[in-house]
Amino acid sequence: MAGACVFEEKTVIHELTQGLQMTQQLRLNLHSPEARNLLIQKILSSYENALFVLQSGGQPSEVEITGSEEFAFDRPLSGQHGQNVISKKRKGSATWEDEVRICGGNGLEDNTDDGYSWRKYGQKDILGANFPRSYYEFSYHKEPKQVKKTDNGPTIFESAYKGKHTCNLGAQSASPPPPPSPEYHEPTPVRLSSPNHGEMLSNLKANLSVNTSDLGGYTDTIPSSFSFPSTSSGLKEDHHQFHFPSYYDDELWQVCSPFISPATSESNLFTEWGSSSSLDLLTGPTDVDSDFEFMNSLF
DNA sequence: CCTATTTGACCACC
DNA sequence: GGTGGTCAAATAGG
Repeated sequence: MAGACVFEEKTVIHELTQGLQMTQQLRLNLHSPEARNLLIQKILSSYENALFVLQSGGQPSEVEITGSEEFAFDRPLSGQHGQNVISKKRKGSATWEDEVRICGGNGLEDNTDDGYSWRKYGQKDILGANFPRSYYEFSYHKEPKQVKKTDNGPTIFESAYKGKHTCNLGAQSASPPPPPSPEYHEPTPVRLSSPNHGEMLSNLKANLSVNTSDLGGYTDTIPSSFSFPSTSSGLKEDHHQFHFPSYYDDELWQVCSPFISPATSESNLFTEWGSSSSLDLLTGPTDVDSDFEFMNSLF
């Protein structure tokens, strides 16, 4: 797709711009150790993201799904209307590799529109679920990955990545936009933490619950009272759907997992919630609150 | 006119 | 047979 290039360019610009903004904020927050750490993380993430985009040279299509081969078959290259009907099948266990439960609260900041292009290709009422499940996929790269969104509640939705989630490095993919349905007040997609953070956060169970899926995916639940900075989301057009080769992805995931989430919406959210430093600062619910406030104050 | 969303139906897996 | 995932025609919106 030609759009990929533009998309990349925007992303790089956005990341750099963000880095610049963070730097400026850092200057203003030098007195605060917490702010310092957080901002530094953000800055690094932004620049890393930019570098990755540039380095990847816009070869998103390269990505191949290591996670589930069948996925490739499921989505014939012929496109959406392709007649290759090899598919329509859910081969065996087309497992959703990473699962992310996102809970944004009462529709707090409505920055649900992460700027990514999610295409909804289906909706289904799920047995036992109070809300229908929506199925989304990236508009830009259908083959590589899909996201399944599940709404189990008005304030919760899950993003499950099928195959290898290839959007990383802060570029993390976004959670699908909230369904338009009224009963569905979609909260802003929230970033999740890595498994390690899951442990750290376990102490915060009262407020946060973390479930780790077998495949390394994880599910976090954030209290509806939870709110994240709407912030920087001024730059929404940054599409972070970068697709790196799977091997790349794995490594990155290993190295950056503390900062990366498979389903982040904006890099902003990612850097904020995915940032280990921000989480490292957390020592308890109280601190969480203060930290959130702190972060909010930053933006 | 093009693109995205909706929605019913189809199909495979359990 | 039930259920979940996907397809694709119809529809809406820009």
